[in-house]
Amino acid sequence: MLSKKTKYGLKALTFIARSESDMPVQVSLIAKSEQIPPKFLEGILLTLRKSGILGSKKGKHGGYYLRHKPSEIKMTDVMRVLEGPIAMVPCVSLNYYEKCDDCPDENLCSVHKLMVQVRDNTLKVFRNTTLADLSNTNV
Amino acid sequence: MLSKKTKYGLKALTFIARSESDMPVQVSLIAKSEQIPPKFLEGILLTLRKSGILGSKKGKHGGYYLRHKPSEIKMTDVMRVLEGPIAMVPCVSLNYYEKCDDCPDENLCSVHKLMVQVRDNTLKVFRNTTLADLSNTNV
DNA sequence: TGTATTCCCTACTAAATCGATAGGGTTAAT
DNA sequence: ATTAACCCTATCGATTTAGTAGGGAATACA
Repeated sequence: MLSKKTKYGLKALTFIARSESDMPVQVSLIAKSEQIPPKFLEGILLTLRKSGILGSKKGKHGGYYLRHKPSEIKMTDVMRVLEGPIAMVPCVSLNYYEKCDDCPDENLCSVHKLMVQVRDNTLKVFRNTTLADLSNTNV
Repeated sequence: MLSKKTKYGLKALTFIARSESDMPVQVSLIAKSEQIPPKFLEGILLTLRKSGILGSKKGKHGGYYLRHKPSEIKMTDVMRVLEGPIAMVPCVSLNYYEKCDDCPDENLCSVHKLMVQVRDNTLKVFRNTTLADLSNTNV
């Protein structure tokens, strides 16, 4: 299941990408527009900022803004920040690899074989999709 | 993340498919061979039996057996029984569809668009894979 | 300089899920 | 009758998830 965190995060990023002006967008506005609990969203955007996807400005007229053009923000990066590993099992993860306790030989493991395929296909989607695709922005 | 339940279930099915004889295979044997907690595995095989994928025989020399040839057991079915919906969000699920509370229009939802693609690709893998592929059985 | 606004950060909590165990009931072979 | 096996329900501890609380720090602007 996709976590609410990821879902809200994607919606927020889309919202920011669609906002016309160059002004930073406030948490409160996004929360209201997208029906997201404000305090919860605050934490999510904080995570996205720490990962370098968003920038922020404090104080009056502050808010969050994209650090790159929507077309340069890949879903692989966003998903890894929000949802964690893309693979369904650690022994198949590119970025968070971990050996299984059971399983003497990965190459003989039926689960491994199947999950590699799922990972590759999911990765293909995330690699070919940017925030511009999500937000219908052409930039 | 793939649940242990699914992982164990897939390993158990593979084990049964690979077992040469036509005799039912006992939980205890699978548990020992695949390093799975026996009681936990018991519940999993029960689920697979209730769903019609496995059959069982009680009493001495009892155990579990496949109800169909490995090449006829599709991963779509197995995964739905063990892991639940294949889609990452209910609003994208074919078999367990549910509308989102937020989200006035699905067709405009950026998350929806992305998750449809992931679902389609995952589904493609599961539809094209059978237990025969997992177990290297040619039947 | 003061004040409102906005992000920043930590801690906490309720509920759900997961992984696993316990313990007995039922059926079938010998 | 005994034993081997599945059948079924309940329970439990740990972890994760979704969300809340509350105060701190920076900035705009009067």
